[in-house]
Amino acid sequence: MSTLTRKQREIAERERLILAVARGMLAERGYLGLNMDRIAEAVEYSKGTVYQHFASKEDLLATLYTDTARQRAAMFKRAASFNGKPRERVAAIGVADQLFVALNPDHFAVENILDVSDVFAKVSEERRNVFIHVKTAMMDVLMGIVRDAVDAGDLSLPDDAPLCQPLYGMWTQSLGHHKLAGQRRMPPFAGIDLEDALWRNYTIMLDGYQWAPLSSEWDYERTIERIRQEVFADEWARLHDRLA
Amino acid sequence: MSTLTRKQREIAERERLILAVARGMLAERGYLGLNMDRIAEAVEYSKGTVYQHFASKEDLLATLYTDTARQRAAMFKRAASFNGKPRERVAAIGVADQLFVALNPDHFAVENILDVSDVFAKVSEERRNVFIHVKTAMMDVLMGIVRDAVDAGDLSLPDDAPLCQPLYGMWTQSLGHHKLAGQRRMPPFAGIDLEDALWRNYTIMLDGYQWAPLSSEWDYERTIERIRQEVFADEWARLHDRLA
DNA sequence: CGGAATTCTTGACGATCCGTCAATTGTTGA
DNA sequence: TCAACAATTGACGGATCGTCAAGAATTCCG
Repeated sequence: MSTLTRKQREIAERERLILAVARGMLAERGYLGLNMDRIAEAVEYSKGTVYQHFASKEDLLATLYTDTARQRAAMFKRAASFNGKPRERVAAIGVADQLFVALNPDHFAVENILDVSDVFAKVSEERRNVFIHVKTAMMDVLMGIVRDAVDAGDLSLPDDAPLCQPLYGMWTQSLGHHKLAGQRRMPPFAGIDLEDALWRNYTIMLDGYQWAPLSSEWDYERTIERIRQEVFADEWARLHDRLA
Repeated sequence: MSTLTRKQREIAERERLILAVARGMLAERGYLGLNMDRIAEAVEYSKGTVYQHFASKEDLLATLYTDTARQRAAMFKRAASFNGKPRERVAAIGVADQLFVALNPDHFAVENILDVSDVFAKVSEERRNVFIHVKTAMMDVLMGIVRDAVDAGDLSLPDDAPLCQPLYGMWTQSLGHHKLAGQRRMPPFAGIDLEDALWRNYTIMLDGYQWAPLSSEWDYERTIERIRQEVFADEWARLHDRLA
């Protein structure tokens, strides 16, 4: 039993190794530079053994993605539970997103690859469900904040707008931002601080929604400082370590 | 000479055929279902002949992309020259974008593929320049509108915000929207009208910028109607034909 | 402890696809 | 008509994915 457990640990360890090597290879040489033979060689196991862990290249990529996606979802959840007004909690989500990307710079590149290589068609049912579960869990967290804001009277949506409309505005901006910021070559918007621009646009949009308290009536810089200290002290430190 | 011209026309015609077939194949079977052998078979020429037209698969994909990108840039240019206030011209850009996507539903899917397969590394210098030229031309058009708005006193940017900041907000939203709307499977935001949500968020954001005239002081629905009739009558009709 | 049963590991192999190029077919011009 | 040139072909080499029979290692049990 003890030996079996040792074996199982070895296998788990090897899986981590494969994933780490694959991640590095992907970051360094891109999607086309990533191949199973090279991975097998790098981890010093045969290809067959690698295929013992992952049913296909897409399966491996999907694992790479879900690993960080889970981390992102967890950070979002923690952000949403920040002790403050709903709009402050939205800011916390923004901080979470920013930190997450800084710590996992190639997450969205992997996401792109998954889109392109139509992973859903090749990945096991089970992993597909993890995908959907993580995504919907994140959405629910965000929707919860909007609902709280409406309930608290901080936000009243115009006309017949659905609850998720302001969310859609932030989500799309985030997506677009990550796409632009993650590109190696980037002719448009060269020379401006994209992170800063994103933040300012969030603020202006939420002010446009009249989501109280407005940026003119509240010190959100202070809020962000608090979030970094109270919620993401660990990540904030890790980020600084990495930069140093 | 006449014969030579005929030959040249044949070649040009064949190139169009190849591109059309490739586009259809891409739409139908995705990136992984697109391969040069199959294209050659479908157009009933040998692979060697296909390679006479395109140096590589990436070269073909890049051509597919630049063809529609050029069209998009042209539509943006026409939109920007709409006879109206700067903010109306922004709306015209929105209409242009909406029409363009409706007419070229897989444009952004191709863009994604280009990102992933690192086309810049494999495509000729000349095509690379076309890329950059089209992108920067579009940016210049948009920046021109913002500048006009500032000059006309319709818009004053807060603090030390750069001229392109509102642009960044709209650009990223557009990118994110196209990404979400273009996905086959889409758990989040299912059931809401994404097009409508995008438009409303644009409006709220520009209102947030205090870009005059505000949506409360101007009938932008009327403006959009005018744009469709005056600038994009042709595309509007084509779209309706296709739907019918 | 010893050998059968089970599990793990390997790398050669078939299949697919990209891009090339020598050979073939077609066209032009004298 | 035929030599020179151009266009076309598809077999081929190389790269990569994923498989699987054979061999190695480990566990189980009398």
